[in-house]
Amino acid sequence: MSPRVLSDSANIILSRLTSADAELLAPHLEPIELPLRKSLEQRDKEIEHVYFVEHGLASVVAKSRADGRSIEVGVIGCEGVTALPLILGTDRSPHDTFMQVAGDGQRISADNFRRAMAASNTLRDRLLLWAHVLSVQIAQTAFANGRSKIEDRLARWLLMAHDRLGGDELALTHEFLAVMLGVRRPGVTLALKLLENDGLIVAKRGLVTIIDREGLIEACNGVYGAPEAEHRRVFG
Amino acid sequence: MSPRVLSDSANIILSRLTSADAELLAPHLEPIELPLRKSLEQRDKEIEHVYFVEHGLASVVAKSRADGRSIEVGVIGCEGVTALPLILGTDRSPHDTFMQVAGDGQRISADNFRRAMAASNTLRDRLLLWAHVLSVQIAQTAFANGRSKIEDRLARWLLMAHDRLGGDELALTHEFLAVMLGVRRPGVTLALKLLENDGLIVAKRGLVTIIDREGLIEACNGVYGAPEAEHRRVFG
DNA sequence: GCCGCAGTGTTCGCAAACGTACAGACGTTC
DNA sequence: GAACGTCTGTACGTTTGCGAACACTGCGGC
Repeated sequence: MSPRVLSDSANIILSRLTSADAELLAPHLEPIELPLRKSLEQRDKEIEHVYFVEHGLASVVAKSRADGRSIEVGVIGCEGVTALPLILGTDRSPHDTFMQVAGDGQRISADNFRRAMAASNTLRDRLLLWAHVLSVQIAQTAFANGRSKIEDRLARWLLMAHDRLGGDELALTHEFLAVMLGVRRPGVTLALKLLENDGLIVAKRGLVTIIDREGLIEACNGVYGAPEAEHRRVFG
Repeated sequence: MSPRVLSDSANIILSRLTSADAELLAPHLEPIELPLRKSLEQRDKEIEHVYFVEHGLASVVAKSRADGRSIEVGVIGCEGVTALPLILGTDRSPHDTFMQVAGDGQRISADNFRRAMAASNTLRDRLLLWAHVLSVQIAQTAFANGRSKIEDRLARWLLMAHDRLGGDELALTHEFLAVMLGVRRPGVTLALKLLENDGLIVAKRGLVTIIDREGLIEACNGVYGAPEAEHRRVFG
């Protein structure tokens, strides 16, 4: 992939690199399909590749060591990149990362990624700012999980997916949403119905359509927005 | 403060600096008392100082913009340092940080901190690893808030406080714990009683005494440990 | 020794979410 | 067009936690 093409990438980080940084990364980037459920990182295992998502959605998921309970702590789409631990100087984390909505992107090996970061301050600084934004998102997830009811958290999740995927139609099953939010599947069915009754979405089998984005933001009761504002602030 | 004295600091990051890094920071460090409720960072305001906590406990708290709801997303004690945003290259965040248990520490101005980070790769790398550990802790908080009941989360919080404060006696009121966990005050009273009935703690007016640390870890049902393991792994 | 207040224990009814189960609806496959 | 698997709607009873209120209890100050 030539550096010139990077500026056309759907991935915001890639598309806004300085030309020097683009030249640094481009020779090592490899286009890759990202099917549903593809594992991008496994907990406590060395991270092999860093993924710049162009289409689709990846989830960072925390899991209990005691039992099988798990919950999503962060989502990554075309606005970011996986492998937060690598950016911060270590090679693994206790979390899993996998594709939640199928798509594609560019990937680079961990070694080449590390070399590129070491070679360019502007690249590293840019990636650190992304780390900041993601950590704010994780903190907001902690807030939402502790203080909001299912309906609010569902609205927040739909908005975050909407931000990262082109179009108003999201191919999602109740079951998958339940896993992401860490709640019962019928709880999702009920919450979707409430949002639908308010005219904010239309839910069909395996498909949620966003009708009223502004209304959804209100439905979140203040639990949506902080990480998004932070992203705009630091990246402009 | 001379560099030599830093190696005796109760703050783990300060005490383990290379001698070169200690010389870099020491001239700018200023000892400071950290009374209860002292604000270390305010949301959306420029961070003025970076605090290396030596005794006591600081909380990072997220707050809803809509209403007044708030919840703790991370705790920082003698094992770390405040100002995650500065480490990651920005000057503010949407969170508040303040002292939750009174103590003391060393502080340095944001400007001097930035200069020191720019001047020393080893210092910056060390701080980035701390950022990784804190982000894992925040993710674990998201997990706990979403999947655990009050009793489990309370046990986790007590263990985290125990890790960071010398001694088994923690001066804490139910009210304060309720704010940290984002739950009702009587919910804390009840949960403390349950832990006390199991012989894990003794609760007196404004004082919680840890009796059976191992038992408390079990009482967490798997929600304690990941960030702590990560801290040991990256810092040894 | 009394007052006053912060801190704690306990209660009520109610809302939210749980685990489980089962029936219907859709859509693909044969 | 029948069969099957997936997805969705709905229904139990139960648990957890909420909001609000009120009484009690240490403990320091006067």
